[in-house]
Amino acid sequence: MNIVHGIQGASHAGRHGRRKAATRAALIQAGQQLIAEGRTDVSIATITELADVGFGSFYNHFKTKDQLFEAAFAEAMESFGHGLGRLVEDVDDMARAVSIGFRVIIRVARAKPGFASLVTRSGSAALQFDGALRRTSLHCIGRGIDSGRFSMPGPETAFAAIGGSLLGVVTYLLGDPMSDTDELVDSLAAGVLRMLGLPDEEARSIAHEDLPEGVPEEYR
Amino acid sequence: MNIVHGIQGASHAGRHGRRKAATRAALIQAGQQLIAEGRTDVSIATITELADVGFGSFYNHFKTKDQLFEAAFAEAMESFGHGLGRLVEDVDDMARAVSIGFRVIIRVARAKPGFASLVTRSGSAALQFDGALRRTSLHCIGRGIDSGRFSMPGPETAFAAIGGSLLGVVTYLLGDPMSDTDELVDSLAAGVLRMLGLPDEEARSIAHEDLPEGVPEEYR
DNA sequence: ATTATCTATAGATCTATAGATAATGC
DNA sequence: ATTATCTATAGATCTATAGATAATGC
Repeated sequence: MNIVHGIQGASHAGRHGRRKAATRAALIQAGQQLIAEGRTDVSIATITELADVGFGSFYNHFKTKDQLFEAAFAEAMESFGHGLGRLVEDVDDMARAVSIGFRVIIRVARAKPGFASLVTRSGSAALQFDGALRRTSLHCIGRGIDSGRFSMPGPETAFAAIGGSLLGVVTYLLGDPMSDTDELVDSLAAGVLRMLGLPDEEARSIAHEDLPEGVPEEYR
Repeated sequence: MNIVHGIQGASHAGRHGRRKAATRAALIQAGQQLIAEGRTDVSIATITELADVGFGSFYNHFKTKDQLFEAAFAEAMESFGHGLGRLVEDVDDMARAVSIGFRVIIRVARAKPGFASLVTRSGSAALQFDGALRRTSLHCIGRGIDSGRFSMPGPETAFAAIGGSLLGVVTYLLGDPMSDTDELVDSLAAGVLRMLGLPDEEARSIAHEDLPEGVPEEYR
């Protein structure tokens, strides 16, 4: 299960470097799979078997299990966050940016249940993780508040509320994977825009617009 | 740290029964504390030491660590859920019921960070836990939808979105405990009511009403 | 006599490391 | 010569249980 994107820190010059990066990537991916399955209590031997590397190799890259799981979580979050950032970077209306982000994240979660489960299983860690996703979100929400389009107490709490509801909805859909959820998700996105302070009619209209070009076909 | 309420399954007749219940309660409470601290990877010996009972006693009550942690989580959720159910049971307007639930839960979370952390650390489990809290919430939201007061796709998704945002806000407040959050929380409750479909003005008004009699002084 | 806790421990499991093996770089 | 992986294992740690101890019930 290669979650979200390909190998991260690859392309060190030379075969040595590449081999090392490949081993590390295999460990990271095994870690991501185990987090997604809620099996972070397994032995290091189980991890290296899943990664299909020698037992001792683990210690070439990580000192402890916790260190591996932390890196595995962080890398999944970062590659996802950067992808999403690219997607909304030239959307000028912050209501549209939030709506697109919300709808795309849930579509990705449905298409990649392994990644979705990694995030929901990590509990509140996804909301606290200080990376691209959080920065982009705070920036968008902050701009919306400053422009007067959103009426919320502050970007941090708005992010907590919106991000939390996103996690809640993803959790729900993971547990009950129905065939067609696009209409449902758009309604929920409208709800989020209303929460941010948009009038019902405008919220519904924006939440049902077509998704922009940058979104990969499979999530449209 | 006795989370939320007192000993659960006590009051078995006879000293034997009471002693047994006390040992079980000590283990459960140790489990709750460890979940709250994110230390569920400790040894059984660590658990029994924290509970101040003999090592072997663990096996008189639970077969595995997982079984203890599951029971510890479930008991905390249930006693909390019942308390909240009593609080809103004779509120007739579902918008008010949701608003009260939201505001009280966050106040309790701030007053009892141990319990709050147990919930947020458990990730999505709190939203999926099939107990009193979930049943009461679904019932209230469902009535609100049926009466036309709420416009959401369905009670389950609305619960997922609201419950998730609640978790998100609790997580945020745990990480950044400011002195006075009542005004902030009321604003967020208004946001939730808007999400459910209430007009901004009415949402704000309801979210700022005094909390009802049943709420313990310390959460008013 | 029954029930529950407690201590002690055999056996299983896991971690961390040492040293061998294999591949690349110069 | 250097770098990384891999295998093997000593020592640490953990689990599950057996049997002793203590308290209650009849």
